[in-house]
Amino acid sequence: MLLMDSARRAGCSPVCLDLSVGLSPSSPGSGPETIADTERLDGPAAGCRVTSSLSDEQAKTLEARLTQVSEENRRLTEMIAYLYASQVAQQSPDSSRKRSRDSLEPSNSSDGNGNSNSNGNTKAEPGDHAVESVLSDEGTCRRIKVTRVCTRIDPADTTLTVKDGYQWRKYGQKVTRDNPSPRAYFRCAYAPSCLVKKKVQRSAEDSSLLVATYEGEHNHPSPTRAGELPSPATANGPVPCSISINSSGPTITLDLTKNGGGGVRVLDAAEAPDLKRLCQEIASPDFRTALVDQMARSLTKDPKFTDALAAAILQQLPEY
DNA sequence: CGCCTTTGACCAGCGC
DNA sequence: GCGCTGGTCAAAGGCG
Repeated sequence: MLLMDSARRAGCSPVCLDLSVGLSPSSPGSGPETIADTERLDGPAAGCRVTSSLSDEQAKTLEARLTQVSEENRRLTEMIAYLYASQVAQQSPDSSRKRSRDSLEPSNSSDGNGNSNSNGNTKAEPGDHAVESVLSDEGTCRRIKVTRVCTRIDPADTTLTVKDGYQWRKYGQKVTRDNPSPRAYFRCAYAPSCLVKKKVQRSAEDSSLLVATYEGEHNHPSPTRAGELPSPATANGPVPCSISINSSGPTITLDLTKNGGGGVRVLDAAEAPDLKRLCQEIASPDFRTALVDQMARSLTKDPKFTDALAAAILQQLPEY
């Protein structure tokens, strides 16, 4: 989302990018459930192949560039979260004290669950994709990674399931104020040893878009990544990369994951005759330069960021 | 019978 | 203090 926003503001093109890094939002077995009219491009160690009309070299270049940009995005969000949390912790030592269900979150866990607090710093704002937050919990630092993944589904599908290769147990469902469709709450099936949670809700704007918010990081491999066949109810195989075309507008959603193998899904490709051109534009050095420029500019313009940066620097300075 | 989902109740944070 | 809201619990029921 950061990439998407930056690209838009950089004036490169009205292309929306949603990069999903580190998760496998969909899987080979989930095609019909998560994506309509999917063109599958499988192959051994295929990495990311964008379309059949792109050469392997172009695809590899695109993959490399996207991976690089995603990594930069990840590092920046991580840094911002760390700096912001440091400042919050300094300003209000009690602010991190929040309601928690301690039965499921031992305080010494390195990836406790992502209960949101009043500061909202564990919640990904709309438009964010991956936000890592750091909560200070009585002296111990707890990193909570909040990741947002968008998946296109059949609008008639009401199951609220996101196939990501992990097994989940649903523990609640709520109708929220800002969205007519209910929000489903899932806990990793390996709980309590794994405290990852996810919330799944249809987008309020586009009911065919399923938004999954992951809180925390798995401390175990994906069952499907370990070679198991996907469970029909809760999991399916990982697809490291996917590209979806938002039919409601000139929006491209890229779902990238780090695990190797798999391929790229081109969604509703018939609706995107300019896909190749767009992909080339995304992969171009100009785009990347503009993106980095825009990211830097956005960060330095944000007084919160500069304040947090100053506070962090001050913390690092020796006291005289 | 065991696992999973559903769903109403409950709890805690927050604003007024 | 009260109401609203999001998040969680846990009993009940379904399903293989």
